[in-house]
Amino acid sequence: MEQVSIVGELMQGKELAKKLFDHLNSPSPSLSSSSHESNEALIEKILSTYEKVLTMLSNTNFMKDSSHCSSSSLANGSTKSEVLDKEDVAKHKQVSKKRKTMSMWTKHVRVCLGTELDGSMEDGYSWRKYGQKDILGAKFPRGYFRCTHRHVQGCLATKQVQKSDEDPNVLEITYKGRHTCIQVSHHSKKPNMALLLEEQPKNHQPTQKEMKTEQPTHETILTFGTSQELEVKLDDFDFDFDPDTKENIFSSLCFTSPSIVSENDEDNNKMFSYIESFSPEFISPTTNSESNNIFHFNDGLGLCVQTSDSDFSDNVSAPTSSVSNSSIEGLDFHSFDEKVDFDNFYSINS
DNA sequence: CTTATTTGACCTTG
DNA sequence: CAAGGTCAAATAAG
Repeated sequence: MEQVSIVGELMQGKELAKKLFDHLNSPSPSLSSSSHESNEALIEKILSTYEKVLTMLSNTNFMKDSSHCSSSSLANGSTKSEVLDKEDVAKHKQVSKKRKTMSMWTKHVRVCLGTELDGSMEDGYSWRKYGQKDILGAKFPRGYFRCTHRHVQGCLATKQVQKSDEDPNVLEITYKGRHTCIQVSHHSKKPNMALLLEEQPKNHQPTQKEMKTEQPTHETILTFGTSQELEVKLDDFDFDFDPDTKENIFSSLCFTSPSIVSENDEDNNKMFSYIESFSPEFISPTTNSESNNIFHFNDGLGLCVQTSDSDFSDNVSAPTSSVSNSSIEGLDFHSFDEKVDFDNFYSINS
């Protein structure tokens, strides 16, 4: 089912490797820092490609095992991602009668924290906590976060973070809404999301903030991988296609961290305007035969978009087909990916 | 000082 | 009405 995209990824990776090879072999005596930069970018892209392919391959293996979250895995801190069983998604959708009060998409992420509870969970965005609520039947309170730039940039993205009942090391994160903001690149300024939640169950004194051992920017991205496992389930992707709401949904799909700051602001701006112009096309109604989009994060580098049939539009009913040959996955996203460095995109500072 | 978090009150939804 | 979600004043942190 994913063979097409896997092959595409591999071919893309091959091309990138070839480019890198050419770069390395080209006898450019004036090896400026810029060319060095692009080599790094190439390497990152190649790694990202590997991640995507591995993710896709593991998807096909793990599709049936959505609760797979053992702490025994990956003590070295690398990240592993998996997608929830699509049947779960379908089930959920059957039960929940779609409330379409507003156009939004939500996405569930389950994060298994590593033993090292520095908890430097990062998703590339800066959040501000605006509430916390005890949830009926849940041991742990739910934290409500909104984008820090809500007022400055009108970004309406929010997320809810709650510790799992079964495993306190698991954070269940629900993202709602799309980021329309431009994130700045200084992670060290960001609040530690994991510490914003009460460490203890109800009736216990919250442990006061432990020492934050935030890493400098680059490490912070990688510590996204300290979570031993990460599950992502895009739960609802129902947006209408009226001009008001279809803006820039793609920005929500960018979960990579702003790791690389290009010295060239002009490039960044060009990049950004390119994305801006591209985004509406990206979500054009021509792709509306898919609804459930499943994303993978891997070390903040890889992002895999996977689509499946569902009730994306009301005239699509049976979520049975496992074939996903959307233009998003197969063509648009990849060509997009090839042209745009997400990390640079994120590093744009307004 | 500015900015973020906490937390009870208030609002919304089913 | 209850549960979940948000607001906003008080407070804490930097």
